[in-house]
Amino acid sequence: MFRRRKYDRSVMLFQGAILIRRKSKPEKRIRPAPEGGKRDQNRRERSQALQDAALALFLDHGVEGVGVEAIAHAAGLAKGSFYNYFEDQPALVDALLAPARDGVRAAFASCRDALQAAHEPAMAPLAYLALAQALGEVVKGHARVCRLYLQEARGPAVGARAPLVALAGEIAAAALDLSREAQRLGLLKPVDPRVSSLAVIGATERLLHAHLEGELDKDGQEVAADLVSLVLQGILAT
Amino acid sequence: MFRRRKYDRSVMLFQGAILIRRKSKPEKRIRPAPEGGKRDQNRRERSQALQDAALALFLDHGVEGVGVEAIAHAAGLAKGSFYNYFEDQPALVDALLAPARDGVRAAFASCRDALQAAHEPAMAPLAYLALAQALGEVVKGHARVCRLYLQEARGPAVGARAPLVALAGEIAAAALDLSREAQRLGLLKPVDPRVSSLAVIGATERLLHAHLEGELDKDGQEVAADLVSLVLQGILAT
Amino acid sequence: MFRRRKYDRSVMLFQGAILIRRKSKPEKRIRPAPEGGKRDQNRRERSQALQDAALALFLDHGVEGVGVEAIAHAAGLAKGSFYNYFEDQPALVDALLAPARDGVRAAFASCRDALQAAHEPAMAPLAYLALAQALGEVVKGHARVCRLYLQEARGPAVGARAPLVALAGEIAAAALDLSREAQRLGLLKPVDPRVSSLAVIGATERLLHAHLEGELDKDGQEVAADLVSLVLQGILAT
Amino acid sequence: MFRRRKYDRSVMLFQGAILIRRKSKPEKRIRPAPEGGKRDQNRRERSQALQDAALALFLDHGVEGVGVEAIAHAAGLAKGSFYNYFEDQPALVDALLAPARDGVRAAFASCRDALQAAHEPAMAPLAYLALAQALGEVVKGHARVCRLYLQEARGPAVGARAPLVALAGEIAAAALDLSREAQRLGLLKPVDPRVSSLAVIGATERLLHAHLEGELDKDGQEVAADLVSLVLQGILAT
DNA sequence: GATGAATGAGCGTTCATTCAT
DNA sequence: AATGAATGAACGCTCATTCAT
Repeated sequence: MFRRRKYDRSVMLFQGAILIRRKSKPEKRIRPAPEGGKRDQNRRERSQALQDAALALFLDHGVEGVGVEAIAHAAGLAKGSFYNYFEDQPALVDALLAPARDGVRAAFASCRDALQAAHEPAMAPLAYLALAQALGEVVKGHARVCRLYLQEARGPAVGARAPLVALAGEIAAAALDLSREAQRLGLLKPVDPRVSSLAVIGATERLLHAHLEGELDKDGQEVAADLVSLVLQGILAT
Repeated sequence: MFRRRKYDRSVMLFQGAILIRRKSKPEKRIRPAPEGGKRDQNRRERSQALQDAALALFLDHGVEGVGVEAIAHAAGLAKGSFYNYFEDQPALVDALLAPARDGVRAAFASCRDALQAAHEPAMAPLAYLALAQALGEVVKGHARVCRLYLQEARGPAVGARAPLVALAGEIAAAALDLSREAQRLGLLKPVDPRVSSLAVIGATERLLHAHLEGELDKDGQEVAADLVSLVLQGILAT
Repeated sequence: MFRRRKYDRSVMLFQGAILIRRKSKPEKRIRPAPEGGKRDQNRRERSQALQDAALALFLDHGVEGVGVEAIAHAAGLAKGSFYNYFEDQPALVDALLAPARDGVRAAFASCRDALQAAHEPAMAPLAYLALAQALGEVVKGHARVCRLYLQEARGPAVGARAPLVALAGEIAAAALDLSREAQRLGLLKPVDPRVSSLAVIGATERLLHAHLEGELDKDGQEVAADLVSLVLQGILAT
Repeated sequence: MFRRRKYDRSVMLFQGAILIRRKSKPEKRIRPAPEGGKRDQNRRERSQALQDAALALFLDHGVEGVGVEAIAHAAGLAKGSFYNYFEDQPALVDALLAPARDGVRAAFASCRDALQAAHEPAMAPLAYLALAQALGEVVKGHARVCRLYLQEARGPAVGARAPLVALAGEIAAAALDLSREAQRLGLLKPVDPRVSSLAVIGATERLLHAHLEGELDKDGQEVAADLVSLVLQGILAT
């Protein structure tokens, strides 16, 4: 049998002799029928079903706790069929994450642009408000993916968790950028921007987590308003 | 690794149906010689070695990414010996977490007590300061366990992660209590105490995470001071 | 689940960020109890049983046609136990081949030595006779392994077949060496030594194959004698 | 690849017991339009493309190491289309082998005829020369198929390898016939004809293998001449 | 006829846990 | 008490073959 696994380095040294190990690889193409017909329709549906099933299972059992077979069956497919849609599990997680990630990136990017275009400091806060707005939209539009992100984004970037951890890094970096900019504009008090940006991220994510888990029975708008107030003016009674 | 046998094997998800089984066992005796002599000494050392090794591996690969054999070998023991010291992996995690958890509980408890004993509102802030102090000590004394907690405490309470997630719940509840009390005392602005407590926890944990991961090259004291300032007065320049 | 396979390159580029993937690896030690006691006894027996079972199956179905489970079961073990004895399938094949390979190497080496030590050409044929003798002993002592070699040594050096193909290369090289030496001594007619060495190898292996497959009902000695006659004097009636 | 479904799934080896099952099928029609028109032309081209692609892959990875998908893609077809041209992988191998096999058969047959028609012994050697000539033509005309044969013809007649092994048997039998006849005619020295025929086959095939693998940088004619000299007069200097 | 998705058995390998030594 | 072999379920992944489009 031996359908080799560990050995697929194309060159292997054996007993002093060099043996070339050649591999064939059928070059699996994902999504090769981009028409609008029935095939394409089916493909989209199934792919979506897989993503939905995976998301639900991930939220319940953690990314590391769900196998390909469970996902495929939950989506009404056989195990092997999974690989017609995603190269492997990390690819699925990545696909799952992609739209939200794009939204987040766009939000930060446009905030950066708005800041650069702002001719007077008075305009800057608007940019930040717009950012909050845009991020709020992302959260509303991808609530379950956000829950997944909040669940898995910490910890070592291992296996299927890698894309989530990578996004966390991106967000921290982008927030730091904006914090620096805000400070340069004199909007913030002179604390280390790394500290302030991470504090804001932490507070936001923790509240978002509780909100999405349904632990807060409040409307998201109210929570957001409270959070903004806390962030801007602090917790103390005045 | 923790691909759960005794635990989740009994839970099988298939096509939406959940089957639960459970079976009992002849009660393995862990630690039957609790003298203070040489035997007990050895036992403690080995157990500690296992915990240390496990902690290091968990931090690098995530709790789900480390198997019993790896832990045992890293501690200089054979795989089978692991089970002479811990019933299974979650038990190890629990033992690992215990001291820090006790510290956290004690800190919150004494803060609660101090608040109740405070005869005048002016004393209250001191209780909170003492809490921060005590928690800081816990963090300093159990830095690596704290990192583990921060890495794994979110997400579903599955397998070895369960005790960590449970602690997160405890902390949230205790913080909410204190927030309510502080608000009752008129110390806080009238935001929902669930929101303010979670926001503070989130900010704190995120900064702690970055600090313990070495992403901030600052001294912990400075970070803490900045954080307190942010929490109390907010981020805005005054 | 995701117990990663393809991803175990310790460094992975993801979305422009570099993520370090760390692996734990329990460092499986093969054969760690080299006492003479019961454990060692058992280990030797089981290991031998695995090799015997594997050899029988390989001969019947080809190396590529036999899986780990079949081998383990034929040896009276569970599938997973296989990996307590051999790191993987190629390792088993290598272990299977090792004694015969050592014998072959020793035979060629001592022939080379004898040739170098021969002070007069008249001694040289004795060295070749001794080589034939020694190789004959190897064949007698490892008949089934020789059959395996003859079955699998051609074709691409893929997977578990690699050590067999490598040995074939060694043999061809050694035979060429000896052929060159014989020619230098004036023993052979002036044909290209690559041709004569391969011709002899080919004739020998083919006859050996038939002999070991039981297709010739003759005694091995007779076959060998006929072969020597053919090789030395050719096929023609004189 | 060829992890046999229709064939060997029916043979299951378990703990020494052999279970055989077999089932019939609705008779898939391969090649139902045998006109000479455009359709047939296309069909031939595609079929040839599949054979060419398969041959190249087989030579690189071994027959067992190549799957249907790889072949089809290399031929510019989709996986499923393979089965419009060949019932399965062994059928392809058989088709691949057919022309060379026919050539070999014809060569042996005509040699047999020539021998029978020879009225005096002096004519016999010519028949053998003609055989060598004819076989040489086959090799030249089907070099890659010959390489495949040499790679795979030993070993158990399993799966896709079966036709190759069968041809090897045919050749051995035919050569034995001729050897017997030659001996009857007093052309050969009185060695066992089974031995002499196999020795000649073995020497020839081994040299052919080396030649076709490019390991000998000599012209084929020279190699052949050397081989003939060796076979007829032996290796010794005279 | 061409395509590629669906299926599910099969494979190599890992691992928690038990148990003989 | 320590060891490491035994077990067998799981997992990620592949592939021959069938079948809807």
